Amino acid sequence: MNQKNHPIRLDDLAEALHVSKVTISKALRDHPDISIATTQRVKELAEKMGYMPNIMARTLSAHKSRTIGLVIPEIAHIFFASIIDSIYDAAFENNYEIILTVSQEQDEREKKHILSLLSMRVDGLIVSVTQQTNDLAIFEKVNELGVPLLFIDRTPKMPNISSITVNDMEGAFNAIEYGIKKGYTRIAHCGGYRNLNIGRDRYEGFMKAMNKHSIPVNDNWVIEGGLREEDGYNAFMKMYKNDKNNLPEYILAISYPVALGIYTAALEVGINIPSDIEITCFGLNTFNKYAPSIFNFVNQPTKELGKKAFDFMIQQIDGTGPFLPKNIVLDTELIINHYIVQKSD
Amino acid sequence: MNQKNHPIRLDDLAEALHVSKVTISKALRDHPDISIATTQRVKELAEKMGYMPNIMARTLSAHKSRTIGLVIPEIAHIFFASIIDSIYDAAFENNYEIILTVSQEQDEREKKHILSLLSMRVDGLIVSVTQQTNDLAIFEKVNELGVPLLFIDRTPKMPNISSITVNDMEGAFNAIEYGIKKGYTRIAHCGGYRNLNIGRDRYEGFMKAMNKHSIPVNDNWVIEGGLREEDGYNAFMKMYKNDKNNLPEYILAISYPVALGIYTAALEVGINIPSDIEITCFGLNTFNKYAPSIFNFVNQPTKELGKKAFDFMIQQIDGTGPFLPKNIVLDTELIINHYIVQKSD
DNA sequence: TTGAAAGCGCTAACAG
DNA sequence: CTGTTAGCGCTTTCAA
Repeated sequence: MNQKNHPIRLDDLAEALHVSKVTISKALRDHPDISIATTQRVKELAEKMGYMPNIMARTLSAHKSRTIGLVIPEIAHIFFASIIDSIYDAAFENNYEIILTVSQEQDEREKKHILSLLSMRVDGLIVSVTQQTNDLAIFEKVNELGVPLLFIDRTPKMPNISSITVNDMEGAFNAIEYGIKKGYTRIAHCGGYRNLNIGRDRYEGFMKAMNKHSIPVNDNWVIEGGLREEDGYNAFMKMYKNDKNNLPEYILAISYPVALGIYTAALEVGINIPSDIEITCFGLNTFNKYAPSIFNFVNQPTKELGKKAFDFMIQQIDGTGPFLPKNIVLDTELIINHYIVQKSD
Repeated sequence: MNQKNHPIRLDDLAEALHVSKVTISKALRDHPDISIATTQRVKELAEKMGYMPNIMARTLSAHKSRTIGLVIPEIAHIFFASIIDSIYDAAFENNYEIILTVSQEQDEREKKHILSLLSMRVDGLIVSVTQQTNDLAIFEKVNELGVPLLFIDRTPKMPNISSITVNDMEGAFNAIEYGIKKGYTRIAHCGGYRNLNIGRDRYEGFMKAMNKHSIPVNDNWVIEGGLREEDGYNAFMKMYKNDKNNLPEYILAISYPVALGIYTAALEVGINIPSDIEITCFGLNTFNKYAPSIFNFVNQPTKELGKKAFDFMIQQIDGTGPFLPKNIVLDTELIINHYIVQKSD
């Protein structure tokens, strides 16, 4: 037996031990049916022969894959990368496998990926939708099939689906209010596209703070755009070209890359960050812990989000969680850069 | 039929069309056995009823999963994220699924992930090893099972396995030589840890260029460290504290984040980047296409690497590629920032 | 051109 | 405590 190029099967172990393959199967899974002695022997042999269960076969017959599908718009983005990291962490600890797919912000891909994941019979689906996702039919299909579904961060309007999001509105509000209290009145918002909840909510938080303190909003300083460095660059240049003698003194940027792009553009035209313009951006406070940065941060709890997402999904799968859809909202934290405070106070 | 909560099967389609499920199965795969008319009808119905093949069942009987396993040390790192992105891209176009696992730089996890992927019967395995991977037994096992294996970027010493890597040595050499030719003599290297090939190769490239042009190496300016922003910050501060009146005029940084950290530290002590110190970093030239940056880049061909990795893997799987192990080395490209050139020339 | 039978490797249900 | 039987949904012979 034990042919080369032919993975060991239950049958091989059964034959070697002169028992049936059912005994082997049960022993390997610590089924109470089997005596401790037998279980022991089976496990030892399995180890020795390098047995690897065939997940395909197991899934086919057990209707459980211990696999969770993940659909993310983009991976080369620290925010998502960090969330993914923590989901993987949690999955690893719980002996689950994650199948990650990347939609590249294209709803067509998103749909195809979801179909693939369903085809692979994942036990559950965690999705962060693309910027263009409008057609919710596919999610309804997931729902109908009884596959647990959870939206994270970006969530379309769907009543019966659970979600875990970040309180972007409050994050933006706090960031702006901080600036106002510091005495700034010329305030800009380089935000995301508003067809998505994160862009919308942050814009709303911005407006709310401005209105609350009766600070006039300069429409030229409210810019809709993407999340990349080049978007920040373009946003600043737009403001600069519009009126180079009237620039904001405080900017809320949608992401760290956008803040960097703003910085680069400012440098190019001879404006200094942070002494001429103070910037707060949404992002992760990793570096900031060790050293001052030139920006303030609206810290997003990505690790917590990932962990919560996984735990919630497991509860859904195991049926131990509540049946009612739940919408969890995580708080952000405003991290002020003391270097900036010293310089500009 | 078409019960709720019960995905459509071949049998369901067969019954509806009054043919056997074999016919359906073949038609769906464009098998020449089946007439065009029938194929047409089958596909239409499948589409209409929302048929999704059960990949588990298919794999079990066909011994092909159209799935490739990927093992990566870390995901929240633009270099890997970008490679992963392009592998996903290629996979998507070829109707392959990628199962990505993250080893978090731990060889224990790496091993467990590989076993999982083998259990899932992936058709091939693409691996970038952790910083601590020493035991190659698991890779030998993969080899024995006849599962195609490919190392990317980080590769252990294994004679019979193919690999695709980046020519880091040459990249560092070119970056340093560029600086030397520009007239710099006070040159620093904020590199990675040298137990890994990338840290070692880049250090080697640095030294080679310095020696070739007989530029003295200041040991205080050759710093080993990590890839993060904080590492750059610390590296600069170390040089600064060592002798604040004698600082390099040109720095080669191991990553974009490290360059940013250097920038922040310099700013803090009143030194201007890029006018006082010019920096070249390893990284990706994405933003640079749209706007000037404050750094030069040793551009790493991540997209190309990912694409090549996937294509090579497919060839292995299909048996159309060469049987001999191949070691592909991709060149880097030095991208000089014209903004810097203008300012400091 | 189509279909019946067998089997992929595993687990669940039920006997012994 | 152990084993027999049946079946998960699909594909691959091989016969019609």
